[in-house]
Amino acid sequence: MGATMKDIAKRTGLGLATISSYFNGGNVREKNRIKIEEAIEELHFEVNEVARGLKTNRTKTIGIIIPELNNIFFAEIITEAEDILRSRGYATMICDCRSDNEREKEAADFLYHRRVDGVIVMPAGKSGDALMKFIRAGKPVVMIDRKMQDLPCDCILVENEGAAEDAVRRLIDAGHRRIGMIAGPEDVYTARERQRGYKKALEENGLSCDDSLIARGNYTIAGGAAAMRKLRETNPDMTAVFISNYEMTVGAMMEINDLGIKIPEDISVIGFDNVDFAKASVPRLSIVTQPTDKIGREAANILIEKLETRENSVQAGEKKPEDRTTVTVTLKTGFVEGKSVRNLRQSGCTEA
Amino acid sequence: MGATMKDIAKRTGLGLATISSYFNGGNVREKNRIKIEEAIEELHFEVNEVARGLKTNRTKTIGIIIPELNNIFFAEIITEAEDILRSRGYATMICDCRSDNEREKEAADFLYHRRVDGVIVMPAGKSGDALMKFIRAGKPVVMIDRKMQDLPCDCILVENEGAAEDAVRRLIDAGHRRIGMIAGPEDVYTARERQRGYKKALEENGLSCDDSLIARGNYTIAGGAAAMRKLRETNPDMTAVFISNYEMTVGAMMEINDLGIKIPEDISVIGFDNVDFAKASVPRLSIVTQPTDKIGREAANILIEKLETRENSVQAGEKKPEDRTTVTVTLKTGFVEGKSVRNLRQSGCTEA
DNA sequence: ATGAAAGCGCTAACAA
DNA sequence: TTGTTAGCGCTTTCAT
Repeated sequence: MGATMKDIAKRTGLGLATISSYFNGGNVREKNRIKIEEAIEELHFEVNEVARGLKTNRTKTIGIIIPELNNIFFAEIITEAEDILRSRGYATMICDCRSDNEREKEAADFLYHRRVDGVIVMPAGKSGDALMKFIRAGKPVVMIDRKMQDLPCDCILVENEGAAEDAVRRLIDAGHRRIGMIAGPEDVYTARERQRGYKKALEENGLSCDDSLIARGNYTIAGGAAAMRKLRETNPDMTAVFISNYEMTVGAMMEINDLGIKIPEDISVIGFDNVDFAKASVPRLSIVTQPTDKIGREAANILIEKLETRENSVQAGEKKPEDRTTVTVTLKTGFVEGKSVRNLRQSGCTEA
Repeated sequence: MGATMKDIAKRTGLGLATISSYFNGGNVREKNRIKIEEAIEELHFEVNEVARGLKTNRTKTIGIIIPELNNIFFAEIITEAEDILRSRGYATMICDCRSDNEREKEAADFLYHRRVDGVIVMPAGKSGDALMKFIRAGKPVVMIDRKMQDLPCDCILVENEGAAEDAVRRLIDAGHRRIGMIAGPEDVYTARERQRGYKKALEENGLSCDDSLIARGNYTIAGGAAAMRKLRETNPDMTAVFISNYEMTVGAMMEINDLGIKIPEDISVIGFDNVDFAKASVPRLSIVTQPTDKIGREAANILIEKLETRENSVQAGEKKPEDRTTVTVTLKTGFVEGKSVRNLRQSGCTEA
């Protein structure tokens, strides 16, 4: 099919090593460089990354494990990360796990088998064991949106607790006292963090934290809708609700829609994550936003950094990969103000 | 690092070819099979796909070129395709082009260079030349959502024209006469098809097709919003609007939101693509839906089919790859009824 | 700076 | 059925 370095060698009368050296930033005499470049042009030569990978044991490929590709939050992160990785010559293999623990393990195994150079993981479940294989093999792992105690890897987090606290405080400041929360699954890191922020805001303002005001919605649209319904039933006096991820925000809006409740007259709402959705809602939703672009960028950059400096540290006879120092980056969240929060302190005015 | 077939050979006392044969479905004596399996177990052996790829010239990797990963329509398709491909042992390399022609070409080159076995393309622009390289190399290309005259490859389409026609007819049946359309870019296949459907519906019902009723919104949220504004300005008498993709639907909703117009009292709306968004809207939106799961499934299956039967046809000394027969699958769209269409024939009743 | 040669882990042709 | 052997296209010593 394609031409090989051998062909280039023959064509130029040079040795194989010289050609290889040319492609790897080695020194080649000006004269020969030109010859080589001519040959490349004429033969349409492209380095065979597969052969190179076999020899160097580096595939220039990064694995990405993600709970749902079909989820804007994750999709935005990946878009950014993939962009950066590709611009540095790394291909990206994406595995969608459909939020399933079993699939997540399979994905990790699959990528390990494919010998990716490193992975970016947004874990749904407990794929710790499978991921540990990468660490042991000295392959960098960057975890997003979650921290796992027993997995020594870099992490990119956002200030979940602070973001939730801030959102709830806004509701309190607007005069709300009976504030519901639609929380995520108890076994998900971000869900716990956000719930903690909710509680903290209440406590700091001397409000009791009534458990019946927290409904769990497992981060899905259906879950958000069900949680909303339950909250309304058990707490007719609830005047505001904080919803802690995007899918559940959509679900809650559907339910509010079905119930015929008016925002913000009947209930004040602060949602999560998707600015476009928030702006298209009637009325515009106030939401917490996450810096998806930065997350993706950080993840890619940290990974590349590790990848490109690894050789040095490894050949320096460094400590076991398990003990390598890791970084945890925590990014700030944002807040986009809509018209979905009613200010109870003024006479029926609506303002966030 | 990992064990190799050589290690297995030594451990079992068998020859290399036997081990290889074992992994490739060859016949191995029961006795030896057990020995091999024991060795695999003990040595944690995994076939090195890279080495295999070098030898067989097949990477078991599929490239996917997509305008925007951050777009539910495409994300859903990919989720499905990736799932099927991975279950058959194929890895998926995704390239997001951010709807940019140049990036699209780069992506195709990148994937070609990475020697993927085939590609699934959702083209934004005219990457025809770059894709032609795959065809010439005998590598299957499956195109989604678009047809290119000069590129002999399989296509998965949906009935764009029919879907638009049906949507507009619903508006006509509800008594609307001044029906606007927010159309996509003129150089995009689906946009042209949908516009044709709109016109057809009008013509078949004896309605004149006023060009000022068509606003172009380049398939983005901002474009949809701008187009909506323009339509309202130039056509104060417009009673209904058909929006021809998801992003523009969101944008139009934002604008309607800003303008303080009421659906369906002031204007009837039929949007596109995202059921969840439609249900979360107030009132629920009527929309055209596309069978994203089927599209992804078809694409993956067709690709695999070509991949697994290629050897036969090729070694049968078949015609040039350029002339290979291609398939075009056209899938039906759906319609989800909301409450966003007002029936002008009854007294102010709202029904789609 | 360049060339010769070995070998990365695998498959496949051929022999046995 | 199994073993021997020759590469796939590249990188990388080691000489020169």
